[in-house]
Amino acid sequence: MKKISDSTIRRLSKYYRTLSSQIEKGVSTISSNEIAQLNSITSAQVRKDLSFFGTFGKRGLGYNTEQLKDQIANILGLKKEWRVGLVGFGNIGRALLRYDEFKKQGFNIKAIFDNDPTKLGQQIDNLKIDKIEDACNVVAKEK
Amino acid sequence: MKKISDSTIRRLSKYYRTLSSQIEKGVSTISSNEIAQLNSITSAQVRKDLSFFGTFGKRGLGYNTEQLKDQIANILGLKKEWRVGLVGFGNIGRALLRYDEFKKQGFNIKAIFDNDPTKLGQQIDNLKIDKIEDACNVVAKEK
DNA sequence: TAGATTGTTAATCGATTAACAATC
DNA sequence: TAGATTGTTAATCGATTAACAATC
Repeated sequence: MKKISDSTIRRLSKYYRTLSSQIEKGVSTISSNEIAQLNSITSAQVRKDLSFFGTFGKRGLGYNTEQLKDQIANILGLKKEWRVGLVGFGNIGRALLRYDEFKKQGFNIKAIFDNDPTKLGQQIDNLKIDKIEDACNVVAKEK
Repeated sequence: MKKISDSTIRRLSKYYRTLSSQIEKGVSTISSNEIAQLNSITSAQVRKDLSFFGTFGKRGLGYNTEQLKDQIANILGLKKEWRVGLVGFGNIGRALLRYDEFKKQGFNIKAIFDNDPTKLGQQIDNLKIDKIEDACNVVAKEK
């Protein structure tokens, strides 16, 4: 498989948001040129980016917004469940653990790490706080 | 002034971290090749990136770590004080407001915005929570 | 069919790298 | 001076864009 550049992936994620918002507005069909204008780039760029992954449009018509959004979600792995580790359990870490949007997007926090010895071993939601040094081992075990 | 690419800026910020950690280890001089290896890139890339902003090294010797770190800090605007607005005052927003590292890095939160009507007008640390719709106006007034 | 827009090739542009004279 | 490494030019590589045949 040919190497896909970072820039392409980043743009794909922008197209995804564009499609989401157009779908909310009730738009069911969109051209590469419309997507391009909404992202201040060229339509050739949009078509090129998509072409790395397949052919999703209809010549003369453009793209079905729902379908294209769905296909980009697949490309970006947005449908998968991800088991993730949280590193740092201070105020921000705690807030992130409670941030439901992650769960909704398929990111499930399955481990917590911190370097404060007084926090080690503490139990939160079935999770025990681990030493940061252990992070690599824990992740390796999951592979 | 010639346009500097995003990639260059992103790398500069990596060099900055590399220098910080080398300085901590007591390293006082570094070559473009050493910086490159620590960042998995070529030495030509490092020298090219720096060359957009001036000449910082000594031929035959390399770069003084302290000096180069300082000069990159200037390039990246790390010495400036920044007045910033916080958008969203839920759990994460609250944690970010209390995160001292921002203040230390020169980012001073001077306004808070949220879209929850029950939060509007609340007073936190001398700051009144504003409507998100007002964010652009508030920022514009600062310019 | 005529008009529109895709998917893709070829041309262009910009970023990375190799090479080397300058010089510490 | 000899060795090392910079700063910069020129060559290479890869990403963006223009152009257009295919086709809805």
